[in-house]
This record gives sequence, C-alpha cells and structure tokens, in this order.
Amino acid sequence: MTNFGDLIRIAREEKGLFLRQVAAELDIDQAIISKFERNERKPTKEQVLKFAKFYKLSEEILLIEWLSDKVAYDLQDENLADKVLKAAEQKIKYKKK
Amino acid sequence: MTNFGDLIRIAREEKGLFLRQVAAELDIDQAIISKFERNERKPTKEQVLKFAKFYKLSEEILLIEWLSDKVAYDLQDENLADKVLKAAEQKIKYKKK
DNA sequence: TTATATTTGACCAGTTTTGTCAAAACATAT
DNA sequence: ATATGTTTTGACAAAACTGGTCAAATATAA
Repeated sequence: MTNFGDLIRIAREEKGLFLRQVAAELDIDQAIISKFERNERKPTKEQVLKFAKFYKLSEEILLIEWLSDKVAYDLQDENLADKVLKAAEQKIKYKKK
Repeated sequence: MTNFGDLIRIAREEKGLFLRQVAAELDIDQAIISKFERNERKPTKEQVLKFAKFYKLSEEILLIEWLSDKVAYDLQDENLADKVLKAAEQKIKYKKK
C-alpha cells in the first residue's frame, strides 16, 4: 500500500538528491522533509504541491495520497470505517448539488 | 441528508427537554449543545457517547454521523473526494490485516 | 577516525479547538 | 408593554494541536 511519504522518498532517490538539496530548493527544513518521507508528519497542501512540481509528479496523485492518508488516520481506530466512508460519500454528493 | 445535530435535536425534542436540562445532566454548557444541534461545532467522541447514552440512541449510528460529518467537512473543497474515499478505503482494509 | 547524510527530540510560536459566561434575541403569556 | 423562560450569539480565556527551527544523536561509508 502506497502512501505520501513513500512517493516523495522514491522520487528523491530516483533523482539522487539529498534531503539537504531538496530542503534548499523547496525552502522546507530538511528535518521536516525527513519526517514527511517517513509519514511522521503531514505536510500542508501547499507543500504537497511544491513536491509535485519539484519532482514532476502528478498533483492529483499526490493530493489523493495525502488526503487519503489523513482520512485513514482519522478512522484508524474505528471499526465503523466502512460505514463512515459510505455516509461521507453521500454527504459529499448531497452537498455538490 | 441527516447529520449529527439533527439527531440530537430531534431526540431532545421528542423527550420534551430544554437545553438547560440536558446541559445539567451531561455536564456540558448549554450554549455548546445549542451549537452542536445546529452543527456549528463538533463534539468530542466522549461527548458523542454521552449523548447516545442519555438519549438512548445507538452509539454506532451517532458515531457514524459524527465521523462522516468530519470526513465530509475535510473533503468539502476537494473535487477529488471520490478518489480519496476509495484510496482511504483501501488503506484501512490494508491496515486491518 | 573523519566526513556526510539522516533521524530524533526539545523547544517555540502560531493556530485551532474547546469551554465559560453574560448579554442579546426570540417566544409566549399576562 | 412587561414579565418569564428558552435559545442563540459573541467575546474571551484555557487547552490542545500544528508547524517550524535547531542542535545533538545516529547511521553509513571512506
């Protein structure tokens, strides 16, 4: 199962870059990026878009990973997760109209 | 579309209780309960369970409303909501095993 | 060892959330 | 209009959570 951290770590390694370099480019502390890569901290939406641009990854894919990590995290202790997701889906559909 | 606030407002009205009375029973400020009923504030999980017990409502139903309100709120501005929910579902399934 | 890269943890600042309270608004009756 | 009772609103403070900074600790390799 993929997650946000894996995606940006793999992208960095494929480009052979050090955290220090990415940190300088994106103006984000390297300790924080290290934590993003290990899913220890969640980036802001703005940071997600920075990574997408810098690594030339799909914004959509990265945003989906990021948001679904968040939702899964919120529901991790809930055995009701399935029902919650179905209910949330209905609510979102309803709001759209 | 139901939501948490509606459920507890209806339950209270069916029992013919005033906010003041529920507030005293549950030890929650009546202004806050008023805001819960109008979905202006989100209760804590502990408070959700208090309401379920007091109004004799299903804990499961109330928790599902509460959590799905939260998820829907987090995704409200995202046109990726459908894909995010599907991805989150996979992640939760994966974690279970 | 030294040098380089990553991870960890303590700390701070800013934001968000939660609770408290009193006043304002609303309703209903006299 | 006044009086009484209920709900809503908004200002404020306390508590909890987030995000950033930095240096020390750890790991890896030469």
